[in-house]
Amino acid sequence: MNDRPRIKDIARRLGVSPATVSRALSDSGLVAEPTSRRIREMAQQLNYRPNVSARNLRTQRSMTVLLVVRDVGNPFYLEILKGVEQSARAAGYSVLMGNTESDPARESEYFGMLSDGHADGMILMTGKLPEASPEARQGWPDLPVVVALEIIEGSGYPHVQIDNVGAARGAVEHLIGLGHRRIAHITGPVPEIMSVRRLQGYREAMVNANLDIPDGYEQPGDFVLKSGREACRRLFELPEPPTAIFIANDEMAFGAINEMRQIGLDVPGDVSVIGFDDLFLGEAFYPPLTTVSQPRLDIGRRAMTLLLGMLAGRDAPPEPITMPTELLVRGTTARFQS
Amino acid sequence: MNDRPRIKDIARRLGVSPATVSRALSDSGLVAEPTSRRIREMAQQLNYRPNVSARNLRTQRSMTVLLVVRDVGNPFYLEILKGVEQSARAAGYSVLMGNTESDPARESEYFGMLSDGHADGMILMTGKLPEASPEARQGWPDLPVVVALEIIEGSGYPHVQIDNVGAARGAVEHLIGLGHRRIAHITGPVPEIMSVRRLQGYREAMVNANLDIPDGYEQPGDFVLKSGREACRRLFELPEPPTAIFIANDEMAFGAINEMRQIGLDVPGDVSVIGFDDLFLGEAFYPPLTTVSQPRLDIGRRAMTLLLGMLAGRDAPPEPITMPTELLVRGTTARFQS
DNA sequence: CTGAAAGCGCTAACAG
DNA sequence: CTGTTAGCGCTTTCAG
Repeated sequence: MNDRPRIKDIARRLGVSPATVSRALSDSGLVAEPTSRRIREMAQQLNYRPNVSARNLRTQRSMTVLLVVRDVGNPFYLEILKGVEQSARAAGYSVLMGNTESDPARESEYFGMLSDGHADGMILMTGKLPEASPEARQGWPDLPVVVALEIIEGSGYPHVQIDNVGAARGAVEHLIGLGHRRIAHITGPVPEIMSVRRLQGYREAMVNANLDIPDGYEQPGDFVLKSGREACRRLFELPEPPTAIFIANDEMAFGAINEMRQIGLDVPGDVSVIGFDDLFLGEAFYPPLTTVSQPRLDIGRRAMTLLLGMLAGRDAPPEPITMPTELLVRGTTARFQS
Repeated sequence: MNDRPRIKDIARRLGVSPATVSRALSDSGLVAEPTSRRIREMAQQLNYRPNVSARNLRTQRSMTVLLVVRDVGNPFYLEILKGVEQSARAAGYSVLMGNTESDPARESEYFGMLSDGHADGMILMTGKLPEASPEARQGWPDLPVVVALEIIEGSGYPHVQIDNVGAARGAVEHLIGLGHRRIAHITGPVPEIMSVRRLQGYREAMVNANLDIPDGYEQPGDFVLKSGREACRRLFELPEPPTAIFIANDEMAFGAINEMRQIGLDVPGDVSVIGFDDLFLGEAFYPPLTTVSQPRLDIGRRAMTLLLGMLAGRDAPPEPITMPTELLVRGTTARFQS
């Protein structure tokens, strides 16, 4: 099974020491060019690859980072994963996938994997620190961890995030600018911080414009399609239903739009809708969804770059890094007509 | 930085040998219960975690598998990734992400990562074996590799796949059953095998029903939205445009439907459409897309189970494992009316 | 049931 | 520039 060449095989054949081979192969510049060339040729010929476990044990690093999300199945993470993978690979790192399904045990398990050498650093996209025994928690604060997308308050970890409040406010202001007055909001799973902030942005915009938020205009959702549908139904059972809805994510927005179609309401003719996230294929929907887009690829890249910096000994920015968002005005918003 | 407890720290404190600690912690059943308990308690208290590099080096395995896809950013892989992750984690394995972007160098790099100890096995979702030097290729045939979704002919690796020909044929037969006669096909990137097979299924169904395939009814696409749009446009510039289209994947189908909307054609009123893949949110589109669904979660699980079996020394099934597909009839297909 | 000892394959002092 | 030596932390013979 395992008769792959070892460093000493190369050394023996060439009559040099293993150390020299190691040095030649790592471009340390400490080996005479002719020797070095012979070594590299022989390595190539034998198809030699240094054993990573041995190297990792010796160097005390794994050249691997852990990317931990709530749900690997969520398409939202795709572009981020892509960005992380790009930056990681460019720096010679591999990416290990972590999936918590919001299970605290699994969440803290990934912290363990940082200590046991599975990975050198971690990008966390879960909303809070897991529960764990005090012993386990002990070393956490010093681990090379970057929080992306989400916000873990008081964690002390560097963050790469967006301005959820501002982006939400901007979306609602756009609706107001179109002449809408009765504007509702379908929230994410409060009290998760992301949902809270988007809700806050909605409220700020409404207050700033001196607009009322009638009872029932803030409908709870949980980021999945069905909840958008249901929240929407409740909205149109109100005595005075809204003429525009700002919805905390695209997936719920699609559910809501479907529901309105069933009720017989036209989007954007009767009701304007703005979502959040700019999901893949959102543009291909009918009508194409007006939404707030986040630079997910860049968020992934940035988080990884930050992590790489920390791994290289640089210290992380004390302030969160905030990436710009953009309101993409497409086909689900229209000027209000009475 | 690295003052984590080692096995010998536990041993020293308890006055036992490192070997005993190792045995106790691995549940070998060779340690007296009281000793074993004391050891486990101490390990817990010190928050001990065995160093994986050392263990991997010693045991010659990494308890990691490599999942290699063409494009991490493609939502199509999500459910598969999820299935793989579930099975892997249940067996104590971690999943390392590989992304080739169809770059041959990167493709063969992942084979290298199998030999150098990065991973014990690999699930490959790329359509062919990469080019590589003969030396590199040397050991490939014996590696624990499972091909999922795609087909790599002559590779000798076990496959987990679907019956693309049959599924495509079934889709087209459904259109025929609805009374359509002028049925076109938008292909994937021929000559990739998956595209070829779906095309073949289309042709079989047409031939079986004695239907003509006029010039221009087989439009080339490449699985991305834009190509679906363009292929669709070409289709409706034909002297006798189709009344139904079978499209090799959902993404192109969305593009095509958009295009038809622009041309002023109603789906399914004027033209029926069937896609392939059952993409996330396909049901939320308007009209909801009729499509062929594959059990992606199960494909992922199955591929991983197979791989785990091989890693455990069982030999792989010589025949490809074929997972069932299902035609999901939703809103983009209707009976033909002249 | 437990301990002593060896060694997985590599890199990094240290000495020349 | 190169070789010798030691050791990363663990598991697994081999003895007892």
